[in-house]
Amino acid sequence: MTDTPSSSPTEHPHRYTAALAGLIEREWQERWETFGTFRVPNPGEQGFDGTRPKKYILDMFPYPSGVGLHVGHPLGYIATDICARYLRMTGHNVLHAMGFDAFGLPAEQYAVQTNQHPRTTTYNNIATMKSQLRRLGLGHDPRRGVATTDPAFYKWTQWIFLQIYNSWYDASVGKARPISELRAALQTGSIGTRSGRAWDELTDAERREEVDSRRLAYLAEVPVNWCPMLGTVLANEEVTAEGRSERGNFPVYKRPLKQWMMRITAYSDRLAADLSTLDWPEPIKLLQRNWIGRSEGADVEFSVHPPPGTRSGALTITVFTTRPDTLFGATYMVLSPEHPLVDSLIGSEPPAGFRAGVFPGYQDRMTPAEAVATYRAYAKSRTDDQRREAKDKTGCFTGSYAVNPVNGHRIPVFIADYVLMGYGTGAIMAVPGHDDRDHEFAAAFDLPVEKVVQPSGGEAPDGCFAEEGIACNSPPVGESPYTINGLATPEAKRHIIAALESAGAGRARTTYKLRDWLFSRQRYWGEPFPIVFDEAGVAHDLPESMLPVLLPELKDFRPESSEDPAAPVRTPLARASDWVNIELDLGDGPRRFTRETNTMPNWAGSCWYYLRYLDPENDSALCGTDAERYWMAGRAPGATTGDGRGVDLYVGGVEHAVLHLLYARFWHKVLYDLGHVSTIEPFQRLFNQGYIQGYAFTDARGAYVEASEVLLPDGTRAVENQDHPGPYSYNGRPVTREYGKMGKSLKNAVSPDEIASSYGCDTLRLYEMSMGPLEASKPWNTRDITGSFRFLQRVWRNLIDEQTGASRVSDIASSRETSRVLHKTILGVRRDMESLGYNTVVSKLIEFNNHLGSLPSVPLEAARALILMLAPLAPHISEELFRRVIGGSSSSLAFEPYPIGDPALAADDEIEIPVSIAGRPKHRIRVSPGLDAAALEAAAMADPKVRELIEGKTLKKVIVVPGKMVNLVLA
RNA sequence: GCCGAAGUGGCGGAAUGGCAGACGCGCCGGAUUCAAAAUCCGGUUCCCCCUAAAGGAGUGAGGGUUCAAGUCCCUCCUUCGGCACCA
Repeated sequence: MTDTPSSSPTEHPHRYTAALAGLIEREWQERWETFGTFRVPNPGEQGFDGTRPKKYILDMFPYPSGVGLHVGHPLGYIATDICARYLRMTGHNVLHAMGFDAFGLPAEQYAVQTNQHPRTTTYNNIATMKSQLRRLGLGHDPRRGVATTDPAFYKWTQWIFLQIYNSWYDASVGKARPISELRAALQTGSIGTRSGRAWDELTDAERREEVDSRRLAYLAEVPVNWCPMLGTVLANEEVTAEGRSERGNFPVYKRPLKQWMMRITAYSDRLAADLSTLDWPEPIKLLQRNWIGRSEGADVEFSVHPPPGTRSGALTITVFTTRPDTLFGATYMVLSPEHPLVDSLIGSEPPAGFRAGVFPGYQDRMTPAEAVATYRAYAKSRTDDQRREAKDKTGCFTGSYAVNPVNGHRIPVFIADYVLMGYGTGAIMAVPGHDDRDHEFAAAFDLPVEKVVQPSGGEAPDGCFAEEGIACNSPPVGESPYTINGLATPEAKRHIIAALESAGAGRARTTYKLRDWLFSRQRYWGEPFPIVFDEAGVAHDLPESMLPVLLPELKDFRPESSEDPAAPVRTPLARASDWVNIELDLGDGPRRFTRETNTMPNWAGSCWYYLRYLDPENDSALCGTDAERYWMAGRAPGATTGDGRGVDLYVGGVEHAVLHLLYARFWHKVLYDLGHVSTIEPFQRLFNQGYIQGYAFTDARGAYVEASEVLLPDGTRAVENQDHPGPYSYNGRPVTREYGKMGKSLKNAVSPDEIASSYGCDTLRLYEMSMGPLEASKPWNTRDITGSFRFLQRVWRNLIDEQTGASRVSDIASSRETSRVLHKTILGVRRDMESLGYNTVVSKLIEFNNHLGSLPSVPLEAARALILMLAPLAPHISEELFRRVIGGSSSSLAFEPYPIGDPALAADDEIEIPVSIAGRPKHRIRVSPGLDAAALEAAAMADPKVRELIEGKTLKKVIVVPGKMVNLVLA
């Protein structure tokens, strides 16, 4: 590690060195802990001051990894800590805490690797991480630091699951309601049964089916993403675009399995619509909107043309389209190969002038039945990867024709795998003139193309025109209710939909890409479900009194990992037979049950942890009403309204844009509907911090080598001089440099402990904030840290005598100049603090401190302001300076009022105004700051140099911006 | 392919449409010192130039709007991130 610049202790015994910084930091961390400085009382608790407004400042829930932190991890934590400290000093009650998201795959994998129980490794990791975080001086409320693996925590995760399980989405009012109300409504008939039969006529099993099929948490046999290497299923959101697992990058296969699902799709509309109320970065909102994938269109019914000599005429195929205005151009139809109607569609009609099959293995002699069977087998054999790579259109004719409802044309029906069963209705009307995919398919099959839309103000182009335009080529007015010639696309859509509705052939519909959330995992280290199955295999929810359902002890907790995608699925918990098989009395006497042996996914705990921070010790509710109303809704006890902002600032990485943030919003909305929380959204303001990146090095085989051991030609370490272009070597062998996100996998991690030991954590905090804007990704450069360290040294030296350790500050009045610099600094720093512009806060403080360094003696007023402004960023040195220089009785400056700037005192006596000729600055004049436009122009024209510049030329125009500039435009 | 973000000195970066390069790193020079470290002071976009003054060019490329563009608009290039036959 770098040697810290230091002086001999005898020369400067009280210089701010790494050793002194370490002493100060340890001492103040202990004091904060002893005094409970960052413990914040809840409403009703001793010390609570309801007159102060609240702020809830939150970091994304950290995962306690086994390998410790690198300097990239605390970037956001430092930022929220600075924010929280600033808000405390500006008169807010601040909730700022950090717990641990400790269930889940990585913890379990780490336990497997090190051959320990996940509980052991998890709690060890939490302890390690807590001490690393403590060393950074983060002002968290310690009693709120919950872990999802604590039974006292996951009791409430299970409780929330039961709330979701025991509710249904009432679309007529657009919210979740208790399942008991559904049962009552079905009974009275105010809600019809799915089967259309009366409730009284149904058997118990049928009634249960009616209810269960509407629950927000339900069991379903669905095609899931099965990852045999992880031995578990994954949610859609956990599978990458390449069809591999986000964790571990293992192959993922589709496979049908009975699993717990969450009906997040019921909330699609609200999840999309409420984004507009949030103060989030637009790209993140867009990411969520795209994931939800709302699209408006219509369902259109096509009746199947009965083949001559048959009597089956009642078959209709429903398609979804976003372009009902192109219905006149629908020249064929396509169903997904998995569509349930395919079997009944197989006919014997000959293809009328088009090719009946295009796919490997197709032969002209095949009957439609043979072709369909062969094609389905072919489509099934193709993996998602193969489908993505080969985009050539394949498919085959079913031997049937359908009728286009708007013009009665007879159009052939195909199956093709470019139509997905999982979206819309799994069937489309194909408009090759106005859809690129349909166009490609039509080209491959020699199908007719008809143009029914033209660009507004232009000829219809050759090929395919997929954009909006003007409808054309529909029948003349009066001949058809569907006539839309001349209408622009939006009007044409409306007209067609209305006509379809009155003809009973279709209706407006909105669909979503979002799928229901797969909520089961076949792992050990997760929350058990509060569900048991009776001997008939019927699921029963456990009463609240039986919570928590504790995770059983297991010697062998490993999942059954396999490379075979067809290997049987067995959960680790199924091996705990004493736990699985139980006798319970659920109200009708003791009966035998077996427990659900899946566990919940990692996301469960992180979906609601921010609510537990509010009231971590509550044993009778997930959090108390008063605490929830105060910290989330901003309602002080007794008040009837609040700001309803929820979490005021939520800082975390962009990688959670769709996963965590979508799931948590969903749970929060369910809890809101059921009356358990009082805000519609959990996180009002979201901020995505950037990544810290670094150079990484690969050897000849392309393997990463330890970046800290790579040398430059002169034998120095490459990390000490990142500007050096190389060549680089590792153990005497040449290596190549790359640039990427800091982390274990690139072997370029820098530990915060290492930096804190060499410079102190105040320097580390300051450096991380100086690197650039919080939201930007930026390269770590160890060499630059010294700048932040030297700044703190200069602050210390300006205020403390390095020989004696005594204060050098004198109780004298500030000069006019110092006062002006001081107030300018305060005003600027406050503005930047509000916008999280901590990089420019640091530079303003450096400038201010440099000014103080030029003075013979630092006035007390300036010293005090400097210390308090520095305190959120570098809290330890600031506490120590405050104690030594300002003194006073308080145990910490954490609640000292933040300096307030006075614009009058910040005003300059005289300012310099640039005078430009044709926009190019040529000269500067000194004027008093208050001059209006006319006076400023007069001052410029009176200046001898300006007169010289424009001499002999004609002035065409003069632009004057008071306080800014004068621009002279010459003819 | 579609969507999003970003391109500014040797490096990290700063700049409500109004003096481009604040602040820091590095580098150069000076003071201090027996010497060094540390510290302090000064300089540091590029070109022209012994130097300075004075010029000129300059924010990925090319156009445009404007008295004035790093900033707004259009086209393109590069890098990074997301999605991927979503009807």
